[in-house]
Amino acid sequence: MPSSFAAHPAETFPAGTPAASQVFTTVLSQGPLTRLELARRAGLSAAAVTKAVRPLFASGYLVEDADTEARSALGRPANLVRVDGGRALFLGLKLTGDAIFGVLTDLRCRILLARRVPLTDRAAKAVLASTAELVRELLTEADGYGVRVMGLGIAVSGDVDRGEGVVRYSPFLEWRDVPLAELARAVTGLPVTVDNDVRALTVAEQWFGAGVGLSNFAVVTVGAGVGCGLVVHGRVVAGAHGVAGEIGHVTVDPDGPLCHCGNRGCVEAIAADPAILARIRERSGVEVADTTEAVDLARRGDDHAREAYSRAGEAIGRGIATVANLLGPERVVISGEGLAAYDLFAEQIRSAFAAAAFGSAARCDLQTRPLPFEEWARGAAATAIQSFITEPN
Amino acid sequence: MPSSFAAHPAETFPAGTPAASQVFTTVLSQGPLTRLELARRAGLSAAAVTKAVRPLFASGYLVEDADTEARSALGRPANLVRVDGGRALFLGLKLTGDAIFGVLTDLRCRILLARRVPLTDRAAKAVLASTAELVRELLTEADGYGVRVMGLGIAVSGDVDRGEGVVRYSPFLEWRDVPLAELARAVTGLPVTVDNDVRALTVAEQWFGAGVGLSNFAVVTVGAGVGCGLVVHGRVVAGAHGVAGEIGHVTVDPDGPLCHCGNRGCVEAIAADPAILARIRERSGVEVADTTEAVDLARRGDDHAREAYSRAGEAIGRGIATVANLLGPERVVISGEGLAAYDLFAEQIRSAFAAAAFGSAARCDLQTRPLPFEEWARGAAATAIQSFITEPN
DNA sequence: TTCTTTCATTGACAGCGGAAAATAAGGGCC
DNA sequence: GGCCCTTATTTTCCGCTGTCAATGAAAGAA
Repeated sequence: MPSSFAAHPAETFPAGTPAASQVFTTVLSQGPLTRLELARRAGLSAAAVTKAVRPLFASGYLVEDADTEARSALGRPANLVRVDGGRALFLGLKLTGDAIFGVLTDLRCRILLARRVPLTDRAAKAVLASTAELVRELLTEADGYGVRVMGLGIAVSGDVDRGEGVVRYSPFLEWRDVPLAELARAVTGLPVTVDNDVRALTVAEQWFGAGVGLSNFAVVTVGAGVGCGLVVHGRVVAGAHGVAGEIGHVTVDPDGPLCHCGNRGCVEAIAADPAILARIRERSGVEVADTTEAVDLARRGDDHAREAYSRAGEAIGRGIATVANLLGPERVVISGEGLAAYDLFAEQIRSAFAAAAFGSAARCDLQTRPLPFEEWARGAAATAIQSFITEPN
Repeated sequence: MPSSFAAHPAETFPAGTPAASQVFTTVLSQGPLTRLELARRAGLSAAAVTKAVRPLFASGYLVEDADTEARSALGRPANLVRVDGGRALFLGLKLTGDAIFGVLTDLRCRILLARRVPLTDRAAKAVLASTAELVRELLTEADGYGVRVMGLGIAVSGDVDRGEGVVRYSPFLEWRDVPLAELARAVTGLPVTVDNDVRALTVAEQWFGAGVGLSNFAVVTVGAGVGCGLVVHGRVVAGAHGVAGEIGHVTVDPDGPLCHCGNRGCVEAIAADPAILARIRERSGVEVADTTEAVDLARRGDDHAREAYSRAGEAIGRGIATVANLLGPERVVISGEGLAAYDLFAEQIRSAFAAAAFGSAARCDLQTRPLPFEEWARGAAATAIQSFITEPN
């Protein structure tokens, strides 16, 4: 048995029947609900709900509120059932080439604490050591809550096999076939879930964000790259070969700039942060150091900068239209660090989307959500929560 | 009660439990299987399979073969379970603006008979009258088999709500909100399933074709238009607003020819039959009457015709790559009447796909299947078979 | 024949979820 | 305050499904 510094041994979730687990998930994401409403949403009888929630109350995962208000005038007042977020804690980590971001969340995936440690060596061994240290630190902080940390989620960009817990290929870390879940479990003693970063973010939206209650939606992230997580038939799409949601490599302009994938005019080659900087440089000759500067320039009215953002918005809008035309999602959530500059391309995203969406695909609801960087780590925590609830260990 | 000329009253399928229905579906699409193998594939115990198949044997939907060969050397020989295709008949219709295609199939969706009636009036009432006549004719023929016709499937291009049995909008027929399932049931007396034509074809591939056993694949049709049916997580994608799989309106070249959707350079504006004819005309000045002539021209080496097909192949390949990048299907089946000219653009499809597919999305298996026009009607029959089995009436 | 192996069925049983009846908890009304 | 009405929740009972373990079946091998 490898050394472990987890404060406590794992305690399993009383998952019970699949129906019970679905009941819990419904309460978790759809907020406090009466038992009757819960029965309706989970497609069960009231009696089944009563039975399903009993062990969950007994173990403290669910608690009951007096229904303060908004109750029907007549009849017995309903009691609201809700998840006790404080009943369990989780850790989420996002690995990048430069740093590890970590958060401590409660069971409702609310961030209690965020940390960042820089990364100098990208070799798996070094990253694992930093991971272990960050986890140790977060666990120490977690001790103050007097509640156990029940799982650790790790999000990595690239081709990740969540089922096996293996990072097949990560371009930024330059990893191939690293069995990260097993390695991290060994050094932390926690149950570990490993997933692709965009899919992890999508899980967070599905359970705790703008995707709650939807069985068909997409999350588009804009920042250093352009990514997309898809939920179809209520499940996150993973792709047969580990690749899915590559909206960044949808072609927008065959004569456009060269993309690192070898093609021209990919969304990412136009709308990702480096592409925008390159565009400004190319057109104005001005060397722009970073995104903040580019945004400043554009906000101050610089034509070249504005054009670069406008062009990016158009590319994103077209990419989203492509997703909408193919999958007909109910909603697309646009997010990512790039959204800090949302005012500079919002209009272009919407108009390009409206122009390129076919028929009633245009009825898709476009939403935007700012994405502070720790949200990526929160996505990882969401996968850990999901595993905790749905995978009885 | 409206008049009905269905030969016999409906007899329901002994669907039993969901598991039983899944067992039947497995046998239906995965051919003859031993009970043990069946248990494995359906994720059940052998005992459960024994119980599930009993009523199906009793009602004649399943029959047993002596396991002729390929049996393990040792132990009791297994018996093969298979669906008795002759146990039930189905009708499938495909409505176009010009004609109705109809087929009579058996329970295994094998075409027994195909018919076509021309259509002069596209009004719902007139189409319904022609439909009734064609169905009557097919039912008469079906009488010769001494087996009941258990359902009718109708495939229509456009926005179709299968659940409600309503054609929301059909551009070729110029229909809006026609409750076709109810209307057709009234005049034929048969249970009716109505679905979008490409989705119907996709169901046929999923249950009886190249998609058997796959939970993530796509069907791309090339012909008068370019369409796409998607199966994700084992289910056909319908889209939140009835639109999905619009690969035809994925942009390939923003400076390309104008598409009827209002955008430029859609796949359909480059690769559909009329687009190819237009391209040849535009470049060579030669007026090409129809697709046959265009194919002849290209096969005889005419440069303009060859270029038009080559360009079409490239557009299709790019469109497929977009689907592969977004969904990571295991396989894409390329089909449609346009495939008669497959030799003229096969190479371009493959190379454009390979160039534009990102990472391991390129591992997707591209298959081609010729598509005689009656296959569209067969797709409709497949939806009727699906409804018969999964929707206990 | 008898044993071994593999396939298939049977019967006892446990668990889940549904229906209906019972119980709980208000408010309104007299 | 007691009774009635309404709505929420629980209890009780019951059927159904699928599993487990044991048994039966049908070869070939010894």
